[in-house]
Amino acid sequence: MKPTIRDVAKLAGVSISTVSRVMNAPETVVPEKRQRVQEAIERLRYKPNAFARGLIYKKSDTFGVMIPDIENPYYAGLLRGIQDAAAEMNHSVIICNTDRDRSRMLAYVRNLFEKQADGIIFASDSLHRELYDELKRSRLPFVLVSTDAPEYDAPSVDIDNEQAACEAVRHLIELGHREIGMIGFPVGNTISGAPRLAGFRRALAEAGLDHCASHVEFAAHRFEDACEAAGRLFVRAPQITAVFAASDEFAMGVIAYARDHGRSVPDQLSVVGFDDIRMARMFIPRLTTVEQPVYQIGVRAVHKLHELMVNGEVSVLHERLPHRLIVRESTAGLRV
Amino acid sequence: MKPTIRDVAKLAGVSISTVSRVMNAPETVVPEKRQRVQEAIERLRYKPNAFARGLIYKKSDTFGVMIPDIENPYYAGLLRGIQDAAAEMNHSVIICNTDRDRSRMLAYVRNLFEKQADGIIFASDSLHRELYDELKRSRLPFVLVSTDAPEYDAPSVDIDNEQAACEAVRHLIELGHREIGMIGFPVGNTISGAPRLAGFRRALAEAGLDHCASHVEFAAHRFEDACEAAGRLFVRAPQITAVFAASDEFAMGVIAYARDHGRSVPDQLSVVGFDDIRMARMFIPRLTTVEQPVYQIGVRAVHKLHELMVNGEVSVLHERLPHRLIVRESTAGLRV
DNA sequence: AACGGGTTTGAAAAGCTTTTCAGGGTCATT
DNA sequence: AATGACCCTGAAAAGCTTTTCAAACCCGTT
Repeated sequence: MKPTIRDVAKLAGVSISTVSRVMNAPETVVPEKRQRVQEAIERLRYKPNAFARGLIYKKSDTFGVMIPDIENPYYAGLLRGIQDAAAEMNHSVIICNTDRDRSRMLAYVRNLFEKQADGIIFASDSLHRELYDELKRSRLPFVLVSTDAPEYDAPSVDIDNEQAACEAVRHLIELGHREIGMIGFPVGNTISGAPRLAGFRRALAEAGLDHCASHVEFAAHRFEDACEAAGRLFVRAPQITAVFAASDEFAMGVIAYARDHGRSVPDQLSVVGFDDIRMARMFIPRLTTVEQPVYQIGVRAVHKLHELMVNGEVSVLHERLPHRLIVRESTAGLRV
Repeated sequence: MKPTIRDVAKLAGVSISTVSRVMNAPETVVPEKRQRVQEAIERLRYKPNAFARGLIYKKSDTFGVMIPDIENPYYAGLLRGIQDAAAEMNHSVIICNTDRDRSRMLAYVRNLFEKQADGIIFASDSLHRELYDELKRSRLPFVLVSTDAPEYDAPSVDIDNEQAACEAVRHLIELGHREIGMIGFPVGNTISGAPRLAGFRRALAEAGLDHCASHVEFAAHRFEDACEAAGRLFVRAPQITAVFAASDEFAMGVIAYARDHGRSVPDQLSVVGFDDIRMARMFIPRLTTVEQPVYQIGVRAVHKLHELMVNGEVSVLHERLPHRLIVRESTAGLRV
């Protein structure tokens, strides 16, 4: 059996109160006893029971992270930032892979609530009404990541997706491209769907290329979906010379499809991705893409959550971290 | 404040014992009261406090997963299997990213112990003495994944790394290659280092190619390391026409290096990887590699841990799941 | 020597649930 | 009508820690 504070007390020949004090306010007990107690703790390898503590302090030093898909490198990077920041402050993180399944999300929230998690970080899924209500009812502090949902006034950390998308497309335009397509996330379903599409349109409008605004196909989330979407896009608008992909994985899908159909990148087709996942550097050709400070986003999310837990409120509600266009090898000037 | 069982009891006009019974053995309370209690529970959205329960049942329905690097797609896949299996049985998983840092691992184990985790899944890191002792002392059930450490008699789930490596190299030999190199994990540091190297050597010996046994370079873990290692390998043995890489990420590193130095894959160099991470299908060229049933490994690990928690022992100590060579585009017959 | 102040200590309560135990009630049987 | 058997219910204990409160002690002062 695990030793309890009683065992320590007995071994040291003091009361349990004294043992407790040695751990929480050592200066209030005389050095001699303090020493004895500390030795007993060491000898028994005593560690206070988190359940009993939780009962008193009403917190578990644990929070949950809900993400759609751990295998997606973007979330993996996020998770890493989150985990590091959490470990830094001695908190544990419980991971909840939602697969974008609503009932699963709901179940996770209830479970986290029951397990007395101190808070929730909610990443990238669309926050539907029912879930939002459950979250509110549970009174669990939560912050949104890569999920700006202005209709709910929940704290969030993100980049400026519209602006970033706009810059990516501008890059293509500056290279001389005039027939540009996009592979986007489905707008209703995924949060970054709408703003990235808006950024695409804005860049087009600025350059007077509105005729391209309909050169858009949507893909669920994975590489394979993007390949198919690329196929549809090339049927719909065979003349395009450049594609803005809403994620690096999509960009790879487009490039793979293009290669399989005899169009080489970047010579005959320029492709710009989004996220700068680690793979973007490893892919051939190396991907031109928009870098998100994904690790930092994770760290900030934890700090924000912590702020929320401690103060009950947060100084800046919606936080936006800087992004950056990184030009590598998958885009090139238009050859006429 | 969160409602407690007391609030429910008061609202329903019964004692707390009755409320508890309604939740844990409903048939022992008369239907009329049962109904009233259930209504009260609904109304207050009462959920029993996990701390109090934990104090009684002495378990948290939570376990920890220690992995070296979430961003490594191999571990992400593993984690997904683990998480799904855990959710299936209503358990939570706490994630611990070790970065292969010994003191961090030790700290995680202590933390998990203190938080009353029910068990630990330990993946891929080398299990050094100190950690093993801590684990044993903590009495926490644990299972090893991709970490066969025969010197400790701990339950494990893995594939047959040596055999798999051997088959990968045989594939190269069957394609006609006679000058074969390898990029491996450092042997002491990483667990899959030694067996994969042994498999490489065995295949060479079988084919009478022992002169290749020294065509080996080691890389830490990442793509960039593999690029450098590839550079060293080509200096050491410029004549090689094929490379066995101990991971898909290494394979990509080799291919990237080769391409940057004017050797195209697979025409002038065949490369076989290991793991079949999702990216292996997306890379150009698509990677020939050894598939590990990574999701299944995660699932089995959870089941094994559960078995261990419930029975205190496990029916088969070391479990080996099947692997499979997948031939794609990064290997080709030798042109003379 | 007695008193007062401060320090140190232990007993007990609180936090929330489950479970044991005993008491109260109901019904049937004699 | 009394007894017994059985069902249902509530009080209380247990699980482990922290914290409050009061008692005990020490020292110095008058």
